[in-house]
Amino acid sequence: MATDGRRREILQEVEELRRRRNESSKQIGLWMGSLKKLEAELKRAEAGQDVGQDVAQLRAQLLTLQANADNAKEETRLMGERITDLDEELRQVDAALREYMLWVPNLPHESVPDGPDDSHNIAYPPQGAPEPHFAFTPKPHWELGPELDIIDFERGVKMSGSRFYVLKGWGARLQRALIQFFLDYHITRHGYTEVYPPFMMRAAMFEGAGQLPKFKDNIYRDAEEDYMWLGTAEIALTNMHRDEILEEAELPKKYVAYTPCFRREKMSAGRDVRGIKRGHQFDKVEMYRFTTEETSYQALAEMVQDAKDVCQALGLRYRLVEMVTGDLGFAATKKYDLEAWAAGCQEWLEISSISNCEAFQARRANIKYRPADGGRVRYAHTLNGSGLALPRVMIALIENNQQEDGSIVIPEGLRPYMGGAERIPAA
RNA sequence: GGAGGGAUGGCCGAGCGGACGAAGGCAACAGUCUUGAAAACUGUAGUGGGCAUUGCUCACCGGGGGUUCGAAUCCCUCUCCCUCCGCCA
Repeated sequence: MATDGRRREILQEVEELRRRRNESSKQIGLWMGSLKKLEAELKRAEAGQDVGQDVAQLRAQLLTLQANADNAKEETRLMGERITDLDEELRQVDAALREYMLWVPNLPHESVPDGPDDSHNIAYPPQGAPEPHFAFTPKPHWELGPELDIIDFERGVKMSGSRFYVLKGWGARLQRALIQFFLDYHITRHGYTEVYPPFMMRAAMFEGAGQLPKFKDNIYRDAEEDYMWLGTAEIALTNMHRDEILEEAELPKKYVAYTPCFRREKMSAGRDVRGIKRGHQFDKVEMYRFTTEETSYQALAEMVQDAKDVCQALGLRYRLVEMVTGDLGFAATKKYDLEAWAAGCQEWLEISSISNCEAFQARRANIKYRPADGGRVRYAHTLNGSGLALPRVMIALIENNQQEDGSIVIPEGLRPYMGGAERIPAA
């Protein structure tokens, strides 16, 4: 790349100039020191004290020294000017280079199957609960919700417009129960540390996580201040260790956070407008890991399992989907989705997305670790995965567990979080 | 929102225009002493970049600009922290 070559040229020249300036500044410093001494001696000599030399000699020395220093100053000043010019050019080149780099997506891992788009993703056989069968026609959640008075679409739209809804009564409680359930599961069984981050943060954090500049249109931001609303907790968790050097011994770091997520969904305009599948605001429990270079793919496999575990515990019917090169997104080197079957809308819904970003985010957010063997500091690898995304899990539960009498059976594991209730009662 | 004070190496803390990448202390690592440990003593120790395969060099004292031959030190600006006042869940 030409820009990079130019950058190196400037760098070398500017450093050489700096070296010379440093040298000559030191010399000037020495001269200035002697000059002061001489002046003092001259003063004393003029006052008639004996300093070993007469006034004329001292004057001559002083003048020579002064001339030397002045010459050197002038010379060095010119160097300084050249340095200032080069610095300016360097700034521009750096900015251009950085701007360019920020738009370069991550490269796929060699194991990622080739394919142009999501239609080529590899879906593995369904796991978990068997496909539910009904003696009646199961309803989609956008019918069940209002009927049971647990989802209120109209009032959501009244207050905030399309793609907003209100959860009420058992609906709101179900979501809250799921959040608790997921967090508890991951911290007690999978060893994650729970994190409650800010929900809005500076633009630089979004750059670090790879959301900016590319996905600017999908982010809500404050009109007056440099705040943006999280589209996912991943952004917060990535930047937890921004500008830090971790010790290898403290890796892997495993975090789990519940946050609401805010997305403009501009690029998906008109898609999935029905129900609660794709809103401008949704809740998610997110898993995140910082690992060494060597262990990130092992960690990816573990995180997939972590997400499967909660699906299993909720009695979902789910399947693993492996993303092809064309559907990896911007930051991931390898990515799996987990999809849950929803019997009402007859759809596989994405409830989790689990990615290894390797050093992509670490480079942007400057996250490093010191190897245990004392070697050079290296970039950490980062991984993120939903564990899980709430609305779609709600859809699957509501639709799959609906009964002929209109009630909805609550999965056993969730009941302690629902006040012991076994069902959401029919209206 | 108003008025002040501050940000220095892993931590504490000095330096406030010239040999400062930065005193001193603590912590860390290695060694001496010891049966072992502690104490004491000695030594090593930051990050990033550029050339060059023992080395040389540049940058970094919250971020960014500037003044100067020369900036941790002076000026501007931004961010953050603290104290007092006001407001507030």
